[in-house]
Amino acid sequence: MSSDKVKISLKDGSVKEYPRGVKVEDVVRDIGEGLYKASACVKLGGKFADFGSGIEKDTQLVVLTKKDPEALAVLRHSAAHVLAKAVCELFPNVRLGFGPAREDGFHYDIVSDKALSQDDFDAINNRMAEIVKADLPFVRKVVSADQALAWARASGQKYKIEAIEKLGGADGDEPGSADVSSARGTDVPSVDNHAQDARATNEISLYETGDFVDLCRGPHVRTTALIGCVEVTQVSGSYWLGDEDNDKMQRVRGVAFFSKKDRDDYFNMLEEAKKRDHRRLGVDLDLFHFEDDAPGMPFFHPKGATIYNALLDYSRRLQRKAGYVEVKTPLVLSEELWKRTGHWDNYLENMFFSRRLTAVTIKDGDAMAVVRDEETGYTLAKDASEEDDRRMAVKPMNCPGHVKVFGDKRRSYSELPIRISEFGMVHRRERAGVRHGLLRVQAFTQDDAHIFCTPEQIESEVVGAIKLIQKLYSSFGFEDIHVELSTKPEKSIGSAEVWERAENALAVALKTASLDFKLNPGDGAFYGPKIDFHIRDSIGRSWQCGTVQLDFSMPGPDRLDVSYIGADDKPHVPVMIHRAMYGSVERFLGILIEHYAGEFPVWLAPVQATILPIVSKVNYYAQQVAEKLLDRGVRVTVDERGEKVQRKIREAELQKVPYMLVVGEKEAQLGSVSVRRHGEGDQGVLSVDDFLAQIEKELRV
RNA sequence: GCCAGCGUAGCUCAGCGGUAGAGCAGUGCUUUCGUAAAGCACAGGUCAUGGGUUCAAAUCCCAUCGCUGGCUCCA
Repeated sequence: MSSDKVKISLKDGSVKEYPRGVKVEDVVRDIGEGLYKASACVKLGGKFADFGSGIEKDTQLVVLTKKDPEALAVLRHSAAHVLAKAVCELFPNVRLGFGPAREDGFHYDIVSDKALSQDDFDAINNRMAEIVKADLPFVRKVVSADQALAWARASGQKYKIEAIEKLGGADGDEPGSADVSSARGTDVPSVDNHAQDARATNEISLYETGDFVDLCRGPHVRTTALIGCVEVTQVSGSYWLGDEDNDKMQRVRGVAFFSKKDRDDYFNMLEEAKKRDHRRLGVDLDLFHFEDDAPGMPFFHPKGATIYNALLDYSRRLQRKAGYVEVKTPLVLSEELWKRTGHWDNYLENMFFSRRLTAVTIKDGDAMAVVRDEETGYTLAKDASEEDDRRMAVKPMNCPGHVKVFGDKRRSYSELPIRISEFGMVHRRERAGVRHGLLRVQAFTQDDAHIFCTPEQIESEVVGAIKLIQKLYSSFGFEDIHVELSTKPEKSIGSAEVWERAENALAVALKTASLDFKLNPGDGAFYGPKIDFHIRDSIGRSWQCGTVQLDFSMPGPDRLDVSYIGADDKPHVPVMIHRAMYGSVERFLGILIEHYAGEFPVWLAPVQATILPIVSKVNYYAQQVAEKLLDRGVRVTVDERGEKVQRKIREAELQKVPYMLVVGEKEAQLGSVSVRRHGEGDQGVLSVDDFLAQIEKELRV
């Protein structure tokens, strides 16, 4: 093996020899000028590299073109640099944070004296277009930490200074420090951790794009000209390193594509997603609405309530079969109770409280002054005494109620496990700005259950709960589900040992159920670790729905103090498993609306069939058919208005009613219906009985 | 809670210092009609709320509430 040559193997299996240190660019050009022109970025030995890199050892070279999905992630990151360059040129004193590629585009967090708004987008977009047109190569410069610091200081990039210090400046062995090329969260998988790279190689890289220099691990596409389309889509707030206590930054978000067509496809997709938005469909299909007077608390209309109840019915059926019993417990319980459960210390800011006001008398046309108790924040009428006002709190969780049901009588080990379920409405205060239609509300119903069992029963009960949740989800065709295991948070009750035991138990159960899961450290409930099930909505956001949580604390003597009598004739504290399947019925319904784009399967559809008489003469027949369907449990309406059938059909289609039954004089004579299926059109004539036989197959899950 | 934007008729939106507009929905009348919108007429708003600037405010300013997109947080 020659020492001044390197062997480079290519995608087609061929191997070529070049002088050691040959530049990637020259190799690609040598393979073919056409390939070079089509190339976006390259991978050496499976890792992204730059065109300017020298090749020092035998390796494999893969050239990626516009068609490679991986190249798109690189492109987006390069677009972030173009954005940064544009913003730095347009506005004074811009300090840059991180500018990663994201799942659907890219963003750059910046601090600027100017608050950016939509009015600035045109200017930024135009400048970016100029930069793209200028065909500027992305040039990688490897420097020492000191050199990088000198650059950052000279250019006043305070966040870059911080980033460099975290990177290579120190002998940095703290894990999880700054990742320079990508921010937290939704990073593209192909972008690795700069920090680790930098520590491993003790090198820091800067990228030059024309006269613009940015600290960055790379990789980048060959030149700005490869960016077919780039535009700013929105600007929002963020924090340096994602920490609320750090400096506020402006997050400028954008999208970038290789071609105009990709761009148009993307925006069309967004349009489609917008059409499925459950808030839009909630209005169009008359399912629910919100009021300023009850923020984040939905008012379900008859049609929405129908779907809602269908969901409850289904959950109820599943649970009955699985050995759950159903209870109903109070919405409002005393503050003392919430102190005992630990909610007072751990969940206070999310709770709604009651206050008692005595009658307010009218004096001089004004309501009598009320007194504000500054310490508690309570407002009381002057003549209401503290003793009068036994303070109550609206429940944010159902668990204490269920513990109370469990503890109301002597329990024997032979009764266990006891699975207590409830469609329990809870209220939780949310910080302003986080509410989102049905997906994030302040009042919601959980299909909640608490399983009281012995330590030996934990695994089988947790596995059973997981299986039930999976079965439920499969009925709706949800495939993109991911599972997380969350461990002890900062604010918590119970000892470290108890937590460890509970976390292990959940992990074992997940393994038994052979489920892949992501570990989510520090994200457990305050009383115990949890398994969460997450479902994606139509525009890719992931929402937590079902959950299984293990709790050794709340039933214990320090808290609500319940027990069962064991075989040893002594009292024991039961293990409590918290479990919800839909999670929040409201949220699940919101996801379903988007999932089905409002076109519910028949068993969920608020109106399953609507009968459309062609002339008012046959209204009597329409009513007869309706009665027959109603008797068989079909949710049916009759459109008796004096409108043309075309109009009735159009409106029924817009309301996404699965079956439209057109009836005229012919049908009235024959005892038949002309069946039209939503979205599919005319299905021909059936006798009423044949139609019933058809729809009945779809009435149940 | 933070950043940016928004709040005009039931819905979608126009008006952006000079006496509130359209389409759809609604109501009334006419039309009885075969698979995605019949015709005519009428009615509907303290322009989110409260202050301020101005001869004059839906329009400009401030505050509050709510909504939207993010950040942060969560079912």
